[in-house]
Formats: sequence, C-alpha cells, structure tokens
Amino acid sequence: MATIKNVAAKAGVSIATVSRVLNHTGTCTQETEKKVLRVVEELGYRINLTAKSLKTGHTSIIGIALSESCLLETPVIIRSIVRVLQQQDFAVEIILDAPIEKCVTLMKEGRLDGLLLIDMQRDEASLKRLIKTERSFVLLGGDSDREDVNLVEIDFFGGGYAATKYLISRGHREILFAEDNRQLPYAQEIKRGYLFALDENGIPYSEELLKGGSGSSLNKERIGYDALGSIDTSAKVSAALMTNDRIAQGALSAARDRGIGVPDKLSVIGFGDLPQSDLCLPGLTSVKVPYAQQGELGAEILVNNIRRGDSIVKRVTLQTQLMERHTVAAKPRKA
Amino acid sequence: MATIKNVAAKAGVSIATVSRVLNHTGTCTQETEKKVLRVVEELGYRINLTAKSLKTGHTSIIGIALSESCLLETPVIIRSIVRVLQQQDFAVEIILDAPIEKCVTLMKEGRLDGLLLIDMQRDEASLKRLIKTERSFVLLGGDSDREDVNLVEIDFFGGGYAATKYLISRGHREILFAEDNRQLPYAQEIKRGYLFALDENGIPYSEELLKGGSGSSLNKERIGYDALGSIDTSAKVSAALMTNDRIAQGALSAARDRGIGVPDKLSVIGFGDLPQSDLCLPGLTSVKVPYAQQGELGAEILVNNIRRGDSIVKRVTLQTQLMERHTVAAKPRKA
DNA sequence: AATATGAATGTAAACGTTTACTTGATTCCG
DNA sequence: CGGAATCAAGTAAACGTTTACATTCATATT
Repeated sequence: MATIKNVAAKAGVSIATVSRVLNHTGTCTQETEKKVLRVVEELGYRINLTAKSLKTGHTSIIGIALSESCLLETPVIIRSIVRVLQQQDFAVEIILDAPIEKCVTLMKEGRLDGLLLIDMQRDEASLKRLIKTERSFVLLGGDSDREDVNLVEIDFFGGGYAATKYLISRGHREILFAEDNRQLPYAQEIKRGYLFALDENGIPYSEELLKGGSGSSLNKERIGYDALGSIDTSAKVSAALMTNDRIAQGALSAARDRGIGVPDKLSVIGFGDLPQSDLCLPGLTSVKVPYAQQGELGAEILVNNIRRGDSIVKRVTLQTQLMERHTVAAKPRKA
Repeated sequence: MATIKNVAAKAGVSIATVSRVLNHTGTCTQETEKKVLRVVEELGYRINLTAKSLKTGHTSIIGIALSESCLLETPVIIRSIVRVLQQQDFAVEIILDAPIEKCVTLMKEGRLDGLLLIDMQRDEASLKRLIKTERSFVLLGGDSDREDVNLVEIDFFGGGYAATKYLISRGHREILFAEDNRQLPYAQEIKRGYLFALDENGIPYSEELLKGGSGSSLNKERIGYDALGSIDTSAKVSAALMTNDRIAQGALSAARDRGIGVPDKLSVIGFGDLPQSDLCLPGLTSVKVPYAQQGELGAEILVNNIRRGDSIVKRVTLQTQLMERHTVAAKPRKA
C-alpha cells in the first residue's frame, strides 16, 4: 500500500508538500499540485487514517453504546444517528451490551472521539469516570440524576400520564397496565405516569392490574397475550395500557381469541407508534415516541461539542404524542 | 492522559519494559511486573489504540456495510455479527448505505481490518478493486458472479420454490406473488423459485398475479394490503406468496377487511419467520430464513481469515425452512 | 577460571502522518 | 536598487506505541 513517502518520491517533492496539497493547507504552485495529484492517482494512494489520528489526536470515530433490545426493537434511532454522523464524516462504532465502565475504557484508549449512550442503566460511579475522561458524550434516555451531562430524553412519564388520562376521560377506571421489563427505565416512567393519573382521579390502583415486567423482554407479543389472558373474565377491566406496540399487538390477539371486542369491550393503547401500526387493523391507538428525532438531536449535539468545543451542557426533553386511531372507545355503560 | 512514557518514568524502567509487561511478551522479574502494574493503576493508564494500530498495522476494527432496510428490518443479523466480533475483541463499525466503492476507500485508508458486506448491490468493478486491497472481507448475500470471494448466502430460490410447491401440492394454481422491492436480490431469487415451481407444474404464470416491487420498501404492510386489494374479487386467486412476513401481515389485514377468510378462502405464506409471527393469529405460515446463522458464520469466517491468515475461499449456502402454521389450507373445491 | 548461556532490561528505530520552523526565490515599494 | 514582504517548498520533530538488537549480569558448564 502506497504511503505519502512513495508519493513524495515519485512526484519529486517532499512529504510535507504532499500533505499540504492533500489537505489544502498552506500554498503551492498549480503545477506542483497537479503533479502530486497525478501521482496520487497513479499510485492509488489513500491516506492512512491511523497515522493521521495518531498525529492529530482525533479519530473521527464515534461510539454508540446500546442494548440488544434497542438494536432489535428501535433500530430507527440508530439509523438517524448514523445518518447524521456519517454525513458529518464521522465513522460509527457499535458497542453492544457494554456497561458504562467498558465505555470509559474505550474512551481512554483514545479510539473514540465521542460517545452516544442509549438508555444505559444507572451507574453513577462509572458515569463520573466517563466525565473525567474529558471526552464528549451525550446520554440518550437512560437513568441518571446528574444535571451536568448532555442529555436528550423522552418524556415517557408525560406519555403514560396523557394516555391514562385519555382513557379515564372516556370513562375507564379499571385499566390494565403491562410492561415489558421492569429493568427498563422507560417502562418505569410510563408506569409512574399511569399511577399519577390514576391517583389524580382518585382511582385506587390494583396490584393485579399490573402485568409483565419480569424476565427477558424478547417476544413482547407474548407478554401482551398473557397479560390479557391472565385476567379473570369477570374482572371489570375495560381498558389496557401497554408500554409497547408489540405488547399491545399480543393483547389484541388475545382479545380476538377470547372473543373480547376491541374497542367495544376493551380499549387498548400502545407505545411506540411503529410505522406498521396503522395497518394492523383495527388501527392501534398508540403514543408516538420521537425516536428518530432523539437520535438526530443527540448526534448533532455531540458533533457540535466535538467540533466547536461547545462545552455548554445541553439538556432536552422531547414530548410524546397520542395518536388516536381505532382501539379506544368510551366505556360501555354496563361492562 | 497518561502515556507509556509517564508510566515508565514513574516506575523507573524503560518504556520497552512497560510494553513487555502489559503485553506479556518477553520475560521480567515478578518485582518489576508488580511495580509497573501498580503505576499503571495509579496513573489510570490505558494504552493508546491508535498508536498501537499504527505500529502493528492492524486495528481490530471490522466494518459492516449494509443498507438502511437491512438495519431496520433484519437487525438480528447485525446482532449476531456484533456478538461474535465483540467476543473476539473486534470493534464493529457500521457503514450505512455506502456503495462498494466507498468500502474500497475505507479499506485502503487502513482503519478496517476486515469487512462484512451485507446484501450489496452488484458492482463487479468495485468488488475487483476490493479484492486488490488484499484485506479480508466476506459477502453476506448480495449479488455477484465471482467465485473467488468468501460468501455466506441463503437459498432464497429454494425457499421460494419449496413454498410454491407446497401451495401447489394443496391444489392451488392461481398464486399471488408480492415482493417488496424489485432492486432487492433476495426477492428476485424467491420469485425465480416461484416461477420455476409454476413452470415445473405446467402452470402458466400471469403478469397480473405479480404485485409490488416498485419504489421504496418501507411500509411493507401497505404493499401486502394493496397487493390483495388490487385483485379483482372474481379472480380465482386462492393463495398468496409474499417475500416478507410484514407484507404478509398487510395481506392478512386486507383479507380481513374484505371478508376473505384465511385460510379457508385464501392461503398465505410469508418469508422471514419473525419471532412475533406465531402470535399474530392466525399464525402465519412462513419460510424461516436463518439470518442469525448467516451473520454468525460470516463473522467467524472473517475472523479466521484475519487471525489465521486463512486464505481458502469459503462459500456457504444456508437453507430456509418452511414453518407450517395456520394460514395455508387445501384449495376449496369451488373457489 | 574462563566461557557459554540465558534472563532482565535498556536503546533506538520504525510505523505514516502533520506542522512548526527554515530556506531560498520572487515580488513589491519607496 | 535595496530591504521587506510574500510565496513555495523543504527539514525535521513529534504523536505513542512495538520490537529488533544490544547490554548487563548472574548462573551453569567445561
């Protein structure tokens, strides 16, 4: 593989000149420039990025740390991040299922210019160490009390609250709640919103209306299916709030199997607003979560931070939006 | 950030010794080792990977080049790749929607030790240049005539053939076919299998039974919905083969809306066998595609190629498997 | 006792860039 | 016409490692 030395030799100039021509830094004759460029072409020369990085101190690589479930279920956030970053000439490294501490190490090893942490589990000690590396990073969602780090979060509490309130306004009082994994911070927020809305309206919450939350969160459809299946038919449940559209899908299937009409007998709201939701009829009423926007914004903040040394801490909260479709109705007079 | 020099100085040894201790290369006193390790700890020293890469000539970074649709629709292949690679101490770089030529550049720039190309569009010229870079890469799916490159492919032709034959064996003759995007090689293969099976059984294929294939392949459900919707009710179509489970979902929705019973009046087969398929009742009969296995195998081949200089070309074809569920029935006597 | 062996460690070059500094040539202006 | 300013290009150091080679010293071998 040709190096800058080879190019310099063949073009009869010094390596400094080649570097200057290629980086458009400094000045030179048109003639020299042409000569160098021609040799570069002939030799098929390409700069060695590793050497460049060593010298300049930055790599133009950004890591995105995420969980397997995020990769499988919310790839749209990854897409938006990679799109922005790639367009800004950054390479993107996927770091799967690594604790924050691992990320600290990666930062110290100097291969990453920045880091996007998606929905990381709380670990304040490691986070502190991450800050000490003095490198740029942004939290996307996740769970931390620190106010001094960049953060783009989604108001899941507000989403859960709004959805529950909406159901209550339609006369529902016995509202089933099913979450995918009790470990996931976002599901906890939705639940808080749910409980808050119940409380606000003087509705006592019942332990037996809280479903799911245990174990692995793959096969979410099953969680929804089982959540509904485990409900005593005599229970007065007339609505269900699921922390995920796929869970809601499962619930819809269960309802169909048990002959429970949706939305006549049962209202269902999901979370996520997947693009396909509007075709799995009856169109699922769902809380739209701005994942793509979250990813974009996070990437932009990070890039500004790195490029312009922009050191002001940015904290953004994005709002969800209830998309009314056809799985919610007013509670029938006689349930 | 501490360097090896700082460590050497503080420990009162040469940098060579530090390097040797850290890499377990060469020999040294237990005493020296302890001393060095202690200083490393004190200083929070971490090796600079860029410098190491420059010196050693390899980066332990592997790129995976893929399309947006792969990222969004088949993240399971990414998961399996990243899992294998990360476990083997490789970092993984996502390269989104880049033509092969861009990958050639990346390889030449020396930041990648290897490359996994997922379902790349045919470009023999660039592929040739990629080979010339002398770096390791593996094709996962995709479209090329070259026999001299590593390849892990899936027998979509066989899958399409088997599925069609299965439908024919149940008495179906008018079989709708809907694909997502005519650009996608895999859909073309399935179609070939479909046509081959028809031909083999002396069934003339009809242009108007071929649906979809145009434009963007997002919102696949719609493709399926529209494919079925555009069929004249008087047509004798009694079965449908879709190149994707989500397309099949859409078809199922359309059937429901139009009052066409599945599988009584219409049999449906999808492709992909998503984990949720078994809960979207009636359980979708689908051709299972071993994406995870494809990713794993590709990653393993690549790693062996890089680590052991294993230069024998590996070519593997993975088989699909028809998963019989509840959306296929024998053709009713009177359609 | 002289020498060979081998272990522990040090010295310094190299990887491929960028860039501060230097040199030499040319232009400009009074 | 002479000195300042400008421009083109070269020289060499530096980034943080690894590693071939050299050195020292203790021990084993003859």
